[in-house]
Amino acid sequence: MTRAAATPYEGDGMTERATEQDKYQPTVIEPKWQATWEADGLYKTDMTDESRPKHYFLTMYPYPSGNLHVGHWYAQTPADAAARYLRMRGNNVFFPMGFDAFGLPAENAAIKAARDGDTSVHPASLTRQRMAKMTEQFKQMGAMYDWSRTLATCEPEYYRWNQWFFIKAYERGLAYRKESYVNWDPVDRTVLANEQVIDGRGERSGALVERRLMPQWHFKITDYAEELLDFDGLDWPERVKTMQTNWIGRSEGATVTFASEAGPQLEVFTTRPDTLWGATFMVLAPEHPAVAEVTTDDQRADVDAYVEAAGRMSEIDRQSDTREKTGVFTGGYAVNPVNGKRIPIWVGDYVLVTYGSGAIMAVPAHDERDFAFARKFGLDVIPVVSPAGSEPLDGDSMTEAYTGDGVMINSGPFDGTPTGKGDGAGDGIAKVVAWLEEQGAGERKVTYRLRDWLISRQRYWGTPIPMLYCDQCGIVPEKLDRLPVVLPEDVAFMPTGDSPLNHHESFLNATCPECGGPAKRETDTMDTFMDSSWYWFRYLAPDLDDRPIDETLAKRWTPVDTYTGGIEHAILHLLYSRFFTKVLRDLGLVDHGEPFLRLRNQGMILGSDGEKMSKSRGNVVDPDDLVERYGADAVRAYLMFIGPWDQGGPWNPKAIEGVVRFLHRVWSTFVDPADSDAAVSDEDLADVRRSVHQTLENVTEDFDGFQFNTAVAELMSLQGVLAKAKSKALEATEVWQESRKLFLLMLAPIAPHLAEELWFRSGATASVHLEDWPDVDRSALETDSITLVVQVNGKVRGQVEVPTAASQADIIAAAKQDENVARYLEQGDIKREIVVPGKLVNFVVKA
RNA sequence: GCCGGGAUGGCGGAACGGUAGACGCAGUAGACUCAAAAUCUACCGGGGCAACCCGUGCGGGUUCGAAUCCCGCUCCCGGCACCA
Repeated sequence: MTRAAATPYEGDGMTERATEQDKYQPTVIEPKWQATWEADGLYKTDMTDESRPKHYFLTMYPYPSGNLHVGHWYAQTPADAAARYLRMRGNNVFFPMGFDAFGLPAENAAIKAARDGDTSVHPASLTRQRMAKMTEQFKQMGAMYDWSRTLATCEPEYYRWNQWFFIKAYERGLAYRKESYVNWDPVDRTVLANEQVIDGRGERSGALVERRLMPQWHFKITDYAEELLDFDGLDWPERVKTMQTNWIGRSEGATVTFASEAGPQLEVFTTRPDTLWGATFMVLAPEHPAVAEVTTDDQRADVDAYVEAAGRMSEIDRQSDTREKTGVFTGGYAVNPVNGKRIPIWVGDYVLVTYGSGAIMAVPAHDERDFAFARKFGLDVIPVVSPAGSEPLDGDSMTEAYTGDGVMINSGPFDGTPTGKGDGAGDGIAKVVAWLEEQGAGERKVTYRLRDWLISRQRYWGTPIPMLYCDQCGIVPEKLDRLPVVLPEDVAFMPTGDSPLNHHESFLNATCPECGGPAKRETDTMDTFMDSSWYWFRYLAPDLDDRPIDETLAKRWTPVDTYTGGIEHAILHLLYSRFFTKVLRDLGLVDHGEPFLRLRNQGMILGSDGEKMSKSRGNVVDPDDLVERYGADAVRAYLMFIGPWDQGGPWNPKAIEGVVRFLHRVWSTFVDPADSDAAVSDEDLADVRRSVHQTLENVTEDFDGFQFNTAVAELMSLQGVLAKAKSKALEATEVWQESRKLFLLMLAPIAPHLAEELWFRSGATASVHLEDWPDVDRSALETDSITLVVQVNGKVRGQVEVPTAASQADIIAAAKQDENVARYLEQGDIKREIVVPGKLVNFVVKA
């Protein structure tokens, strides 16, 4: 394949013609190469090619907001450079792109329009328009996306498989409907998963969430809590692993059953079974099911009022840690199973119904929260742990709980036993747990903070949950062969925001898959994180219409080798995806349980004022403008150059011009004829080669480590070296040919259009993007002589040039010759001589 | 409070325990120009005429040698947090 490489002529005078034609004009060459690459199918991955190792390189797909912003460019173009590098390294790289197309913003736009009396806006058409626009914008990045395999999650061809998985999970007991306290976002009018509530507010709307008791669909992610804590074999940032570990929140301890005098058995979870003998009261969460039963008649009014008040309180108020403890006595008593002691049962909202069993045994002497509660309400404080080597505690006079280890006291058979988990001095906990199990009073238990994934959303623009409610058969899943349950598009949006599905008769009224009688469809849709929990499998075969995943391609291409995206998904999307992959594994659909082997996060690009870009701040930078002004290559290179990719940083409108200047200099270095008549010596040639191969070595390392900023800096330096060395004589040499070739190969992942243009201009007949990454020629790095730093007592006092092969003795001798060094050596006796090969000499001198 | 990450010129940032500040921005001077822009060249942490001295958040330590390793702090960012 041969192509014309000349840029179109646009001037009209002879002088202008000569200069204009040879200028770097990104706006001319970039569309040209994009069209050529597309026509040639240059980035279409041959999924069956087994001659090279495969590499699945995935970037998080975007929500179709309507416009690409700089953040998209920052997420995508350095990732594209890394993918291109991996391709040049001999991998068969698959680099797809698609759209996370369901979600609230499009639906909210339709509702807002409906409020204004405009009923023509529909999330489906809006989303499709936006995807078309963004696809065109994506193509201007010059990224190597394989557009032959793409997807949009809002299409029935995609979401029918969400429904299919949902039913499979339901059949396995992994999807269930349960009435529970959920987070209701009053602005977005839907429930939210715990993961979507930040500081008591809806992640999207910012509204204070309310607690509501509602029947909702859940996925049983808690079944996988233990497995999700295992990151073995994953090359992921420590930060993300820590965040997920914190979120899952594993606690080891024991459950202990307390009998209440009113009847119900009250189970508590404790991480300190070694303090059981110090339990002086119990506290139930206000929502605990046994509250009414243990409450005595004379306390009932108080308890009811307290429970009702707690229910009205917002989550954020209730969880505030500055609040004083509140509670009320139920009048009921329980019996501590280890010592038969009668203890009062209280209700207090510092106990959460969602954690453990919603009830605690309170050991005020050794727990800060229980201590505060006991002091406020005048409850007993009985120390059962004595700090090693100090006076025993006194329950009446202590001013704070003692939470450290020590020796068990007042603890019946365990008096004298050192407390602890077994990793320190004592293992009282293990001993007590063993004893509890023996007595049948309790057992070892691991509790997690992680809650089941609440997947129902009371919204229209999402995957319909494929369940029906039949008067005869109860809750029934749709038959797999009747999928998809199509989301009707002929709907009217309510100004109230109420889901149109609630009012769509032909959707609502269906036949029961079991008995054929009338049944009502579930009108809740799925959380859009369902869509993104398996989409990378679907990219492999997006058109497959009889099953969700092509198992042959999945076996070869998954797990994803490299996944990149923002840190904001550290918990939500990444945890759900790990969970879902394990479910797919257990359903027998895939052969692995971890979706993403290597994870890298990019940071956030801020406005030039250092604040988050937003229209209201007026600090938004529009990538379309930048591309028009500087070219896509310049935007790419600048975003890579700005600093470490995982750090992000403010946009600097002046600094991008430095990168633009660099690209222009690259152009002129390889296009403009040399004007120097200087002769070229063998030494000059060796110097040029050394610079080129040294740069290659460094840039290779940079790409391996996702250090795009230093890769660009290296190329800037090399351009400077080449421009300085350039002469008519040098241009005639093979060294120059090689230098240009290697430079363009290294530039290709960063500035793919410019590299391609210069590649063809230098006589190539096939794309630079089909080339292999070059090897470093070690012999080019060798030198005859080397400059060493000479230190005296660790301070630099001179430099010395020695033959590369010089012996230590020769080096030391040469170093002593340096005039300045000699002055310092005279000030004392040389105690030590240290030679670091290739680096330095250090003399230790003492007077 | 617990966990993780960070602090280097005017700014963004470089630096396997071995010349701190690569590369870029900004700045200064010069060349080109009638002039400016663009471009090119040189300089560009602080102090000092200089030799040198000081300098990587703070205080110690290890080492021939520390931005880098260890101990103790300060501040900043992120996660978790009345989670029993």
